[in-house]
Amino acid sequence: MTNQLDSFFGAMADPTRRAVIERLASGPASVSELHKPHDMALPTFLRHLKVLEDTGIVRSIKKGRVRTCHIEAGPLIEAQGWLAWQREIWESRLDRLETLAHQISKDSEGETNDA
Amino acid sequence: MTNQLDSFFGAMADPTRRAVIERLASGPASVSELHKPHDMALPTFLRHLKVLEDTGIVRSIKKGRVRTCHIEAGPLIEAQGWLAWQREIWESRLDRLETLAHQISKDSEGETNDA
DNA sequence: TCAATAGTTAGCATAATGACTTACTATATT
DNA sequence: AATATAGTAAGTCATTATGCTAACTATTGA
Repeated sequence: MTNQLDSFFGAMADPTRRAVIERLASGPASVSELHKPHDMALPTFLRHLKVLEDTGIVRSIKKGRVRTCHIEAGPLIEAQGWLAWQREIWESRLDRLETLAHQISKDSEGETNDA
Repeated sequence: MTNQLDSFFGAMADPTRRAVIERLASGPASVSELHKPHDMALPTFLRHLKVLEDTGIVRSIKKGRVRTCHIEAGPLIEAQGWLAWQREIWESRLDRLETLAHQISKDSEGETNDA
């Protein structure tokens, strides 16, 4: 993966990792606490956690034998911004698109819609 | 990939596909138009497009030999909503987190921060 | 009708992802 | 000191993703 958004979206594309985010949004937790609800070997889960850390979405500190994880909001905000931006552009074109949709439905008797 | 968000985030995790979205946000385009700026074989590009269509982010209609693609805003809005929701939860905990951060930095002389 | 254009299908190679087990280290607890 | 707990590391394996080339179909234009 190349840039910031690549790795962020990649990280969010997995339900386990999204669940971790959802959990951490309401406060920090240890690795075992985070792991508990997931029916999956610990090492496997750790790699999901590593993906989140590598992307900068999650930070952690280890105290004694316990590692405590928490969310870092930056990437989240950035991604939300990108989506908002796209949507803004798209919405500013709504009228033109509607015109075009008319055009299309008028012109195309016998168009296909499938892949 | 299992649910709506999985496939959406998965689709957005690729720079080529995000570029297509960025292009389509400002108006519909044919397959060749979309392909042009990407240094990649057409069949390869078509598969990216298929990912976007399968996810419901892009729709298309074929008229004659030309397939015209356009954006479907639904998934975009949904994902933005999910991010906003997480952020909201997180932000409502800011005070508590700061308290906790104090706690941690007070308690931990000799913690590690690495993976 | 013949050639060019637009897109599609099929098949293959390689890399990345996600899961597992086994074995290990470091820190509490008793 | 011995045991339990919390987390890591290493290595394997199956599946999915991403890229390619070659060959093919359907439309349009000369």
